[in-house]
Amino acid sequence: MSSSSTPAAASHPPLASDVDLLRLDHQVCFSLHAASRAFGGVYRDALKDLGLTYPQYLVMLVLWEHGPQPVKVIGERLRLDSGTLSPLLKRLETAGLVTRERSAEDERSVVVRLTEQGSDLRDRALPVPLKILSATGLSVPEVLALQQLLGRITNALDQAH
Amino acid sequence: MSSSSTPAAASHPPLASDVDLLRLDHQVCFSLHAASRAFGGVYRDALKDLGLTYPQYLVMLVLWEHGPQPVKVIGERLRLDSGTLSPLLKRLETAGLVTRERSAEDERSVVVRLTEQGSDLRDRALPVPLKILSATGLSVPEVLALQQLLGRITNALDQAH
DNA sequence: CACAACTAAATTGTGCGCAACTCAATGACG
DNA sequence: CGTCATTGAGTTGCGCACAATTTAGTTGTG
Repeated sequence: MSSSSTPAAASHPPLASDVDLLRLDHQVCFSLHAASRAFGGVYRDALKDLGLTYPQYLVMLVLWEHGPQPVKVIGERLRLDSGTLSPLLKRLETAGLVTRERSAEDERSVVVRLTEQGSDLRDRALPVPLKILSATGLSVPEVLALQQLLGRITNALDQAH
Repeated sequence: MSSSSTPAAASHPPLASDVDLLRLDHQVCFSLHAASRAFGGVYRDALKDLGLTYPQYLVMLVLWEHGPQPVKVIGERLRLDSGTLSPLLKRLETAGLVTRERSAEDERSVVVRLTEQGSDLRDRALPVPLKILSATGLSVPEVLALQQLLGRITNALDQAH
């Protein structure tokens, strides 16, 4: 708890006051919020050619990697519910990238499947990650460390929620 | 750039393929996206009592910290444009937390000011940051490091954008 | 078999984020 | 002084996120 390296908030005795925390908090929540939106902006640029939004890209990644799967599974992988996925998938269907059909075994379930066009789009998506990586200015090890830290936080937050 | 400390992704020869990157990318963008939403969930809980959403809370933080200021300045601090702020501020005004009035010197500018009620809300917001911090399961130094890293990334991404 | 509990999608409503645009006020320049 | 570019807010439109609800299909139990 030495205060010599952090000039800000250094004018206080041992115990951090609520006021300090309110300022710290400002920076933590804000920096994550801002980073998330900054990523959104760069992805938006990179995905414009493909005609995909960022969340749509996430869904396509899941489909490219794991093949046909029900909406529920996609939702579990991306932690998104049907309220978000249903309209999103409808847009992907309208764009001709996926099909949606009721499962035969369980009529409640809707299986999402890539169309030929959807599969082909993968080739054009290949250069995207490198663009993003270079835009972050991070090294690969740094990215991995960040990933790990974020994963830890997400799990902790999900449990608290 | 030795990779001995990071066992993951160590099974590859020098050059990572596009396919690898596509999977890596999946995890990077997704983990940030997920972390951001996980934070949103916890803040939602913590702010429910105050009747604030997470972005509204950010605006209130700025007002508590810096006092009355034009919409433009709030937007600069939070990197939000009028398209987001105008309706948000209107909701805060309807809730009786802020007032909005045209500046006398520059009639284009609208100054946002806390009401008595808005100022008072600060006391009830004080315990929020500690709740969030403990929900993350991170130590204060870890939070500071994360903050710094995210700041670096955001700057880099904003430049690329 | 009938009925209750549960599950998967979809729908509805609210709010955020952002691009594109409008409008009024300001400032710069000839 | 008049004109034109710029600036600050606001509006519109679209898509995402999420809570709450609805609908239809499934499963469990008496």
